Amino acid sequence: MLKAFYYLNKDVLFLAEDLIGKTLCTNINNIFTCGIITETEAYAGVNDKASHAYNDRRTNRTEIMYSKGGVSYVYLCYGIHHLFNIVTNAKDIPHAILIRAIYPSIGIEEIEERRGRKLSKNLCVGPGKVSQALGINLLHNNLSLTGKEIWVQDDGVKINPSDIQVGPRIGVDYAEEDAKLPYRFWTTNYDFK
DNA sequence: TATAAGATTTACT
DNA sequence: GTAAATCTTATAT
Repeated sequence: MLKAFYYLNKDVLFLAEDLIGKTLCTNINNIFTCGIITETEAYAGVNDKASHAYNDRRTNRTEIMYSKGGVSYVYLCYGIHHLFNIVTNAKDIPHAILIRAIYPSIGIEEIEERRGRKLSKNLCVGPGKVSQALGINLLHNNLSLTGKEIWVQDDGVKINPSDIQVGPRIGVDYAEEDAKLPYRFWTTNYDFK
């Protein structure tokens, strides 16, 4: 389990990259599942047109992003998919990191059950799939990541820096010039274990 | 109160 | 490659 100050790091890009290779765990309804994070995107606050909090748009939904770092931000996209974010930075600075992909490590049978299909390379690639695989829904919005239902831990998985790729974010074409920012991090190194 | 659009996934052609 | 599924949120009447 990572310490709370980890999430208070002020460099959301550093955290997004550093989270690659960490393990995201959930214990929901007494079902324990984990996956190694393989893809993230950073959303860098009020000056980031792709962020929900762009231009200091403080609403009921985005209020969670203004919390002190270390809590979850879960919201519904396209009416179907739950997207799971990690809120970072200090109170009133709405930075967050979207978890876009994991590699299942613990509870694979439960993950297959939730996903309704068998393990494959793409089973948990895509933010909606990640949430479904780990059982995350709107009930898990605004939860502490140092609590007992959702957390991130460091299992000592080493990722070679040359295996981490950087590029533009996905699905944010509306963000104009900010859509091109290299705020997405992912690894193609699936040789965990 | 009503409307439009969205940090997507899936199945089908 | 295209389209359908599906509902909350933000913004405008």
